[in-house]
Amino acid sequence: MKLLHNLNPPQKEAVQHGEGPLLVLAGAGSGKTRVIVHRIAYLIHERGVPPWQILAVTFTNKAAGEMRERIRHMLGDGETPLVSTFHSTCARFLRNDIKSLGYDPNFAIYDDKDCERLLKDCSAELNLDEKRYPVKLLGSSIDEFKNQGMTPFDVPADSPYQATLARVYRCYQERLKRCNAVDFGDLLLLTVQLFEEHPEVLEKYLKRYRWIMVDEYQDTNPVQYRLVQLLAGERQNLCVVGDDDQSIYGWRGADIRNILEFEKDFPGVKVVKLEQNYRSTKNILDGAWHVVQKNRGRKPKRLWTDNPEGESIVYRTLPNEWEEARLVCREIERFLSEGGDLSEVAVFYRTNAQSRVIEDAMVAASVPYHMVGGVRFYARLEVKDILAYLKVLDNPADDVSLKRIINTPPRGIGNTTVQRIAEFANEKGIPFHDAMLEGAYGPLLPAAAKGKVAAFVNEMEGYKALSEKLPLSELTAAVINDSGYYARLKSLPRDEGQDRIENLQELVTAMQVYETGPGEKGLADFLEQVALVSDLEHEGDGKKASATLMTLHSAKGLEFQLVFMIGMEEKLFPHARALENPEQMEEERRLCYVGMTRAKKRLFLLNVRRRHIFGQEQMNAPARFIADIPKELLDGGDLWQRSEPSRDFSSSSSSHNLASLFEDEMEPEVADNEVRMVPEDGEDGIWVGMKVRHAQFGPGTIRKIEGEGDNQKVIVWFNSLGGPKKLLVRFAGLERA
DNA sequence: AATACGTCCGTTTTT
DNA sequence: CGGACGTATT
Repeated sequence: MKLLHNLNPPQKEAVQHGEGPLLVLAGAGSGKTRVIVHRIAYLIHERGVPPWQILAVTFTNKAAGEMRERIRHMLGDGETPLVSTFHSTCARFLRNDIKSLGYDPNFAIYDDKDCERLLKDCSAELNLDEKRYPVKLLGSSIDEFKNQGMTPFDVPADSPYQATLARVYRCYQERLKRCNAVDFGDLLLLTVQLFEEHPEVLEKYLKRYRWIMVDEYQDTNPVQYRLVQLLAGERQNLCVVGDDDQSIYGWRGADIRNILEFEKDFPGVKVVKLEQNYRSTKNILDGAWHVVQKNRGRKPKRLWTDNPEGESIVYRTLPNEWEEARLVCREIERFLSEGGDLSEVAVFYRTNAQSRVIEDAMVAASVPYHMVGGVRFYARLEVKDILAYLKVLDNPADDVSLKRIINTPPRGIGNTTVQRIAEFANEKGIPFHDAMLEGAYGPLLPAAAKGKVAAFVNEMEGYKALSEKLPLSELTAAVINDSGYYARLKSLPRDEGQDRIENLQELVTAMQVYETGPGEKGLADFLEQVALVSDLEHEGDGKKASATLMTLHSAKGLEFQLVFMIGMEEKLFPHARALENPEQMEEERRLCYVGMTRAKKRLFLLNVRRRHIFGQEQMNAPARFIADIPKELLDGGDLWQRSEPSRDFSSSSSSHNLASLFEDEMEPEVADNEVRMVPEDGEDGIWVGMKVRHAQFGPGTIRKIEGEGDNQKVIVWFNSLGGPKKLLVRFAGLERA
């Protein structure tokens, strides 16, 4: 067994640690996952621990997936330990034992949107002013309570406002239960409640899972902390791995003290520090350290590496976000031409909204890419609609899903009817579904409405019967067709309907894939996967290389040779909402550190002078983090940079005496987009950089020329639009300006 | 009851 | 700017 081969001394120490608590402080790129994987293998092979006694908990599905993969690689195909996220782990426990808390084991898992709908009902029931208590705020407050481990009865009524929140929380919780549904927070909180109120249940799990590992421990919030404590039991065979510098989930209730004070909470803990970085060049590692080092609330430490110094970190300022995106594409192409691999390329941004421009540019430049997170597939309107049918079949008490589909597609069951049923349900404290049956068969509704509701009930019973005969994918196809949903999409204008039809086809395909895969194949399991695994696994993604687009938050734990961090501007990153709060600012700083330390070889930090946000132009100063990186590590750190310095022989923009990086007053150089352009060789008549005039859009500059003859297209940057436009030369009627 | 406009509002970050 | 939602219109 080569279990200890290729491990450095502290890594070995962590791997070989036996019983009792173990804290591994693992810096970025220090081989943290490696340690966990090796440790698991070590326990199994050297200590004779049966795999099923080991539970490894992560935060994201991605991390869990990767860890599972590496464990399987190491252990072969035999029995493997349970590796899963906090939420999946809890869902699994609850499916087994939630009866003790008065729910059915087939409970639904609600996403944010579902929860909001429920909250709206509560808000109405309590006659709350939607202005003073926006549903969104209610939702986040309740989420925060749950993260803190508080039930409705734990909320202190120390102000009328708090008292109201507590009332909403209680109402909401009651409704969830009536729907036989839980939200994300419940998965954790109910599990803790289950364990605390039913020790015999906890005992069962303690007996089974004797070795607990927790990855990214710095991101645990109070409920998760409590859960870990409970699962560790008296044995305390608990190994947690984390890095306080990478704590980036404070907004989700994560308490950095959980890791800083681990030694207090678990006396006798063995502490191992992994301080050698195997991932990045010296320059990158140093630059990142200089950024994070400014934080007060951190354990002082500095990683080191044997890796070469490497290239400078590149800093560039572009005129606008389209240019920023184009620079990214150009640099990717250069990287590829040097023999680089596209799957080693990533673009990170602070907010999801930034992805769009990058996507457009990548499509234009034919750079294959895939996005992590973003608009989740299962959150799409049409997908949610169809899933709602399935959810109701699985759990008829699911009010939110039922109300969603009762008139989707339109069946002539209007708001009045729905309201009447809902009222009846509330009076009796029964699920909407039961009230609906009353509507269909009892005296509740006028004859016309009654008939329509009865027809719907009938329709659903038909699906129910089908669900017992057909595999999931076929059942779903039947629902899509028989409900009239498909016909309705067909009747929509093409640009609206086509995408949605394709999404539904993709949904059915995902089910087919799921059915041929290993493990359980029921509807309930599929729905759970949908709820907890946000991403649709695109089968092709593994095969054909593509660049990765994602938020900085989802980047944690990953690594790439070439990394772009875009939008490095004050108010965006660091985000505007962190500007006044020192603690949040420290978190932004850590986020920057996380992003930078993902890069193995080459790192770009980009920002723009003018960015369009909410359709408005905004000018922000460069992110303060840039200034924290020593100039000798940075290429371009001492100047406002033009987009293509090497090609810019026109000096008009560089002749400005450039203000200090931190001056809030930004230099507005409206026309600088024009001077940068350089004529490329040859075409007669038009060339890149040529100034033109369009009848409608006014003056602009040709950015790119594509195609030949009648099909020749140009991309022109118009001043009036502040952005590019693609035109067919044949029709555009461009004049030379 | 269903559609067609109009308005308001928003963006952190994720399970 | 664009999506979500509410109101006006038929």
